[in-house]
Parts: sequence; structure tokens; C-alpha cells
Amino acid sequence: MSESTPATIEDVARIAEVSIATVSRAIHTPEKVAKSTRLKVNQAIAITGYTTNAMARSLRLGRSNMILVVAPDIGDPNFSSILVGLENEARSHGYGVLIGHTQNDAQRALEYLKFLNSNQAAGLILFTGILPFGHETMTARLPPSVGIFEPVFNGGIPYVGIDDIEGARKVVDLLIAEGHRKIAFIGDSRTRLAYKRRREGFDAGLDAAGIRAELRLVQEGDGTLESGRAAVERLFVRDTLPTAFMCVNDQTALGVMIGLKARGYDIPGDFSVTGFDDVPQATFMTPALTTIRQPRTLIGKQAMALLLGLLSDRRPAETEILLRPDLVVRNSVTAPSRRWMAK
Amino acid sequence: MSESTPATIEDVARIAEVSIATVSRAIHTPEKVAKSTRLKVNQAIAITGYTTNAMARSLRLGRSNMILVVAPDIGDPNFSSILVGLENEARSHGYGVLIGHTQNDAQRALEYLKFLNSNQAAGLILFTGILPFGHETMTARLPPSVGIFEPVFNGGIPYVGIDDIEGARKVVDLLIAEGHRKIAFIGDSRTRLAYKRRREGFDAGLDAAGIRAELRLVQEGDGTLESGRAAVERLFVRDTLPTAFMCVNDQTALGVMIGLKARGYDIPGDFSVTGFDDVPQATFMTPALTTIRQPRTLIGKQAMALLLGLLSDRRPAETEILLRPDLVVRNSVTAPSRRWMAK
DNA sequence: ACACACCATGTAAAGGTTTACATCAGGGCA
DNA sequence: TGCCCTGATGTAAACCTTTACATGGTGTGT
Repeated sequence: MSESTPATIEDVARIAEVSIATVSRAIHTPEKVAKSTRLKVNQAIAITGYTTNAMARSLRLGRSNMILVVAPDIGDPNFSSILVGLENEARSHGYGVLIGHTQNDAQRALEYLKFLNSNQAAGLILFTGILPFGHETMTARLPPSVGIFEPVFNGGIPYVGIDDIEGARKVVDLLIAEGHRKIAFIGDSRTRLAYKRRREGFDAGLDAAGIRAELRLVQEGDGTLESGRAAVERLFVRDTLPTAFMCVNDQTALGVMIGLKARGYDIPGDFSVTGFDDVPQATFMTPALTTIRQPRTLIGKQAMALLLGLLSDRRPAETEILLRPDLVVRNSVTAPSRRWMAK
Repeated sequence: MSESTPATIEDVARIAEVSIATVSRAIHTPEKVAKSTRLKVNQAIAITGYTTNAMARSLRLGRSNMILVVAPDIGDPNFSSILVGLENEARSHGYGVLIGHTQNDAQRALEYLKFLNSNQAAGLILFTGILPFGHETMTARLPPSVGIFEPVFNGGIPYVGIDDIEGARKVVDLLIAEGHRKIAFIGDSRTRLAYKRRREGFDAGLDAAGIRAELRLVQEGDGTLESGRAAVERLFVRDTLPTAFMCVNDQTALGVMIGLKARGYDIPGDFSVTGFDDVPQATFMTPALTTIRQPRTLIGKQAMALLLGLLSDRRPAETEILLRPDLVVRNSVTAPSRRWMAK
């Protein structure tokens, strides 16, 4: 009717000549209303262009159709593909996705907390390993939540990630198969479980091949490009050089490559280098980086599906969903250089 | 009190020994309540941990504190930096950001329309040049909106972008300064205004230098990597070769570089290549791509600021905000090859 | 023919706010 | 003293749904 104000359920009821209760039922539990009435209601809806006011509905129901996604850095290119998965799954179930960007700042995280308290979000997707909110009394009040990549804080919150151990294993196995015996591992000493597991996979691979791990070849960094470069420097002051650098993530690998090139070495001619994550830039590095692909969109999809399940009281089958990591072979790995063999 | 149920305004009122109206006023229009009362209310709020229920508030007010951001592809790495700007600005004004992902699918776009109709979003940020919703009756009902990069549909909606003409001009000017006279332009024939403008800048630059434009050197593509490669092939079947390829965007430039390398040429030794947009991969291409930087985060910030202004009834000062494009000089441009000079 | 069950629908309350309007107290002024 | 104005607070309606409960009508079984 009047185009200015959106139609309410009452407008529909008037036109369909039924009560508003019937309209509501016709929409949400159609099997409870007579076919003929349902028809009238549907016509009235079509005429008015009625859409139910989500605010009123959420208020009445006590929960909204929004999912809050909190990530430390939404500018991270890796984030966007996951977001696609999250969003698709959410939308196809009538949920909307709300974005929160903490930049690892507790203050900001706290502001998002308000969205939860004020019932604006029915569920939570967490990207950080640690609960962003000062977990004090908080944890109790948290709505159904799902973590991405890692278990959240004190557990209890299911998460979706990849099998980091297996992924790392695939990388070492490749290097070993190529003939490498002295493999450096450039790690990340921060508390992320994923990084610990990649190290585990590395150790397991060496072990399985009967290679004695050399602790001198293990360097701890912080996952940044710079830490990769620094690790190279540290290794070169010693006299035990590896023939391959296995890096905990692609950033680190890039740093390693830069460091190696700065010293005039050829990759993979002189040294092989591997990454982990398959960031979009990996294809464009020179040489293109051999790494482990994170099925990002799928991770997002599964995480959202899990959360949506939680929201419908379906208890999660498992508290940990680990997807299969795939090895992406590009050009940064080859057999160890004769140069070092001779030595 | 009871931790199970979030505190309502009534709980606060009871503790502060005032009416709920006073509590509401103490929060939103503190100057209207006596200092002593204000104090009592604040204490009560602290005790209860009260946060106003956004659903109820939005219902009453008739508008929410959510901004819907609709983009054709939220997986696009360029999107994320803009999102950072949007999100920061929104959050600092108490607004939340809702993500919509249309994949250029009208059907999906329509689903987002529901968020608007149902009052779930107070404003709209549009990434597509064309209105995603089948603009029929829609346009009238649209909430305050702001476009990104381009004017939306039939105008009337302000937008924030960069000055594409000036950006393109900076590129041609650089090429010309390096000594290039025969410059190919690999364009995008789709209807995006930005692309038209980049072409305009190209023409203007040539004109200003007194170089006669050769239409044969202008190739229309569709902005994809493949279209860049195809353009190279088309140019090589003719005998008029350029010494430089100016591409409408970085994707196209990458395609051109691949095409050129496949034919055994060196960049920039044999041909110079330029892009536009400065996508994250540009640094990693070989050679690193000389291109135009989009101040993405700033664009997001400004767009959101503009929208927030609209929401407070402040009419926009201008309907078009064009930010300054910066030239990013890397390694894909050099003086024209002697090889062609000799010819 | 009566009781009962069942089905379709209506009535009204509840959910948490905001705000126009009413009320009330106190102070200034004639 | 009486009147009016002002400033602080309270009362209650409205925002739009959903749903428990009530109502009334139809049909089944005895």
C-alpha cells in the first residue's frame, strides 16, 4: 500500500482477512494453517511486499540471525577466502555475517563483546587462538562458538583447521624423497598450536626416515618475513649448513629466499625452500613456492556449518575437525646441490 | 544479579531506584538528568553489567546500527584492505559491518535486500558499478548508500574512488619520460567507468606529449590475466609493435608479461609493462610491477565516513570523492629497447 | 445423540527500548 | 501569599513479532 513505510504483519493480516497470528504461522509453520488460508496469506504478502522485521523477530525470539566473525586482521589476504566460505554457508541458512577486527587489541575486542551481550549476534567465529576478550567472567556468557585453525583458549570450543602434523609430514617426506638429509626447520616460537604441530610433523618425518635431527638446524622465529631472513643469517655463521629450508609458513619462506638470494645463492639450485599455507603470493615468488595448501574456503564453510549446528542444539559430533592438507609442488624444491654433497 | 540472563534496563532502574525512563535518559541524554541521579544510574549499570539490547533499541528507533557492505567478490584480496578501512571507521562510531557477497548473482543480491527491508541495516556500501538488485522499484526504498570506486547505477548515490584519469596520466607520463613513443593500451571494454577513465588519461597523456595515438595499439580486453595474454598475441600478428604495454589493471599486466615471456622476451629489457591498482601480488611478479597504488584502506574509511554523515542527515558536500592515485615505481619499466629503435 | 478429540484460527501477553506527555517540586516574582 | 516557569522524573504507549492458551467448529466412535 503506502510505499513509504514497510508493510508490517498487520497489513498482511488485514488484506488476507485473518489475524496476525495466522500470518505468522503461515510463514513459519505452514503445515499448521489450512491450505486455503495459506494461499490468501501468500497473496497478501505478495501484494504488500512484506518482509518480517528482523529486529522485532530477534527481540521476541531472544536471538538474532547474525554471526559475529572476529579476526585479528581482516586485511590478511588469507582471511578473505575463509570469509567466502563462512559467508556462503551462513547466507544459505538465512544468517548474516558480522565482521569484527581486533588487531590483537583487547580494547577493541571488548567492543565486540557488546554485540554479543546485546543479543546482536547469535554465534561467534573466533580466529585467534586465545580468546580475545579478557576471558575473566566472559567465557561463561559466550554464545555458541567455533574456532578457526586452532582450539580456542581453554578448549571446550570446537574448531576447524587442517591437520598440521600431516601437512608438515608431507613436506619433509618430499624433501627426503628428493634426497635431502640436512633439513633446517625455521619455526615460530609463539604459542600457536598449529606451529607446534608443524614442528611435530617435521620431527616425525625425520624420525621415520631414520635421520638424526640436528638441533642446530632448528631455528625459532616469529612467522614473519624478517624472522626468515634472520634465521638464514644465524645459520650461516655456523658451519653446519642445511641443503633445504623447511619453513613454518610462507612469510618465513619468503624471508629465507630473500636472505639466500642476498648471499648470491640460487633457489632451488643451491638450496631448496618450502613454505606452509599457500598464500596468494606463493605463485608469484621466484621461484614459485612449494608449500601446503590450506583449503580456506572449505574451512570457512565447515566452521560455519558446525556453528549453525550448535545453534540448533545439535551437539557437535567432534570437538576438532581437521581437513586434509594438500602439498602444492612448485619450483622451490629440487635434489640437494652437488656443491654441498662434495663437501 | 543472576548471571544467566543479561541485565535489562529494568534491573538497572530497580537498583538505582529510578524509573526506566530515567535510566534511558541517563545513557542517551545525560544532560537531562540530575548529576546525583546520573551517578546512581552509572553505578547500577556497573553493578549489573548492563548493555542496552540492540534489538529492542533498533526496533523502537526504526533503524539499526549495522551497515551492509555488498561486494561482488569478498574473496578478492583488494577487498580486504578496503574492508579494514570500512570496519575501523564504522566501529569507532558504534556501527557494525555486515558482509554481503553477491558473486554478481542477482538472486543472491536479492537476498541481501531482505536485510535492508527488515531494517537490519541502516546504510549500504556498494561495490558494484551497477546496482546489484534489479533496480526496478528498488531504488526508491534504498537506505542511505555510498558507492566504492564508481558511481552506482543511475547516480544520485555518492561514491569514493581515486582519480583514474590522473592515475593513468601518471603512468603514460612516466613511459613517455622514459622515451617510449609507441605505447600499447590494453583496456577493458566492460562498462566500468574507472576503465573508461584510465583510457581517457592515456589519451590525454599522449596528446599532451604531441604523440599521435595509434588505434592499432589499443586492445580491448576484459581485465583478466587471459585477456592480457590474448592482447599480446593479437599485437604480434600485426607488424606495428609497441615498446611499452600500459595495462588497465594489474591482472592484465600479469597476462601481458606471461605472454611476452612465452615469446622469449625480457621485461623490461625488450618491453616495458605497467599495471594499475597495485594488487598485493604486484611486488612479487618478476619483474616487480610498476603500477598505480589504490589507497584502499583510506577509500574504505572515507566511504564509511561519508555514509555515516548521510545517516545523520548531513547531506554530502559532494557526490564524488576522488583520492589521489600514487605511482609506484618498481622494475617493469625502463627506456625502450634499442632493438626496436634500430628497426 | 453425546462425548471427545482434533484442527484451524483468534486473543493477548511478552520481549526491551525510547519518548511524548503528565506530574510534581521548588524557586522567582508580583 | 499565589502564580507561573523550569527542571527532574515518572507513566504509558508504541515499535513488530511469536506463541501459549482459549475458542469454536467438524468429525469419529460408541
